[in-house]
Amino acid sequence: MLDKPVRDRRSERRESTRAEILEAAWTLVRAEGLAGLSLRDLASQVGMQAPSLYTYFASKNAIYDAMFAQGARDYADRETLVPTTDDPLADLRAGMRFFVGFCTEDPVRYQLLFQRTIPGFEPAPETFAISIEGLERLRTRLAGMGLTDQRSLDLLTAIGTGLTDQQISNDPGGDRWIRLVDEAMEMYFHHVTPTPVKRRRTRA
Amino acid sequence: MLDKPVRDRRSERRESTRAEILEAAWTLVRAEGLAGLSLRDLASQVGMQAPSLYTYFASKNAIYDAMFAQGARDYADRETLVPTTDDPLADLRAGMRFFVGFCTEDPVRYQLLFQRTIPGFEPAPETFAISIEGLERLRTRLAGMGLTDQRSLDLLTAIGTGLTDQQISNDPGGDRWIRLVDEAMEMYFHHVTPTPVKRRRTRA
DNA sequence: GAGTTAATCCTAACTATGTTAGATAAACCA
DNA sequence: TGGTTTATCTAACATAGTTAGGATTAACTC
Repeated sequence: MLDKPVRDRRSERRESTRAEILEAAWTLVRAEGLAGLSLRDLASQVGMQAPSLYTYFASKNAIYDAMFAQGARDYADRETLVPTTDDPLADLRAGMRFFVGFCTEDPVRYQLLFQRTIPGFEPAPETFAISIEGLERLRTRLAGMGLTDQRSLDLLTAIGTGLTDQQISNDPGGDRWIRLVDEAMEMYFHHVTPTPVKRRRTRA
Repeated sequence: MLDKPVRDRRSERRESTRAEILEAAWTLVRAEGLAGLSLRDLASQVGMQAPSLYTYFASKNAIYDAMFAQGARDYADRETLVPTTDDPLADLRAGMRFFVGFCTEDPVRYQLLFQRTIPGFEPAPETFAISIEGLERLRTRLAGMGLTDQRSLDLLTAIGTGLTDQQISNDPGGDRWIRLVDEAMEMYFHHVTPTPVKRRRTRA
């Protein structure tokens, strides 16, 4: 009989069409807002009628889910490129610069990944797992500089999302809060690093 | 025509119905999510048909706008109740406890007031002015403790929204980030205070 | 190559949405 | 009372996401 074909033309075409749809979806969403995505618009953008999209995605939320996965994958991949040195403060700065930069360079993607604001949408467990990956790497990165307690990690994520949020909400396209990243990281570093003088430890 | 009636029964009834509609809207929105508000549901909740709501509000966004105004007014009013002492750090803590508390006690209201996430909705200028009031008071409050530069103010708002955001997104109903408020304020205070030896007194 | 099968795409239509038009009843004022 | 404004209704429109069912096309089997 025939051995397994090296290429599956159907799957290839299907995947390529899926990618094309997602590409168009990102474009539309950046123009009209995340919740403003219309399947009819999206379909016409790729030369289809709306119901034809259901050949490639089970629902509108499935499209959001695929976009979420792309964003999370992109984040995880680029996060690994942030270099680690033997200077913890420099690493903190670099890491936070990356995070805030990544988030603010595409506010709609940030809204999709980090703010859960679409009415009926929640990423599927296996999709969400991708985004866990990024957070897990942050934890190991911090552990590498001696920060292991949950409180310190939580405080850092709060600062990160806070800077990002303010930047996107109150100065979109600008850098009013991006400029504060280094200062914030120095503040944080001095806070979590025990100084030569005895540092008061906060108890729960 | 010229005699002014002491009471305007129509206006009174109208205002009362408006209030009743808004009350029902808050309830629905807390149950179904901010964007999940349906005019037909809302109308049936107050014993009307959907189009009858247009007697009281020009559009769905006008309802959001009225809710925004209620929230902003509530915030501004309660903000004035936060006491000011001659201990800047204590004031910082109290102020931030209030802010994070206010935001997390009603996430939907937070979403409406601080995250601009409803597709076509923006508060009317006169509505938005109410929320400016609150931020302006924060600025004077900080100026009272010697913080006048924009960077410090921006850093503080970032910390505030960051703590709030993480609390709502990742531990709704809990206090994982609320617990960090005091620590965060100490960190911030020590960062923005030039001389850790003696803090300046700003009382007359 | 012919026939079969599965994938793809279409039109028509269903439900739910915000909203408008127009009619009718109720409340108020002179 | 009569006249006017207000409140409410039903019917309907446009636009959503989605489903049903048929037609076309590509791939596979013999």
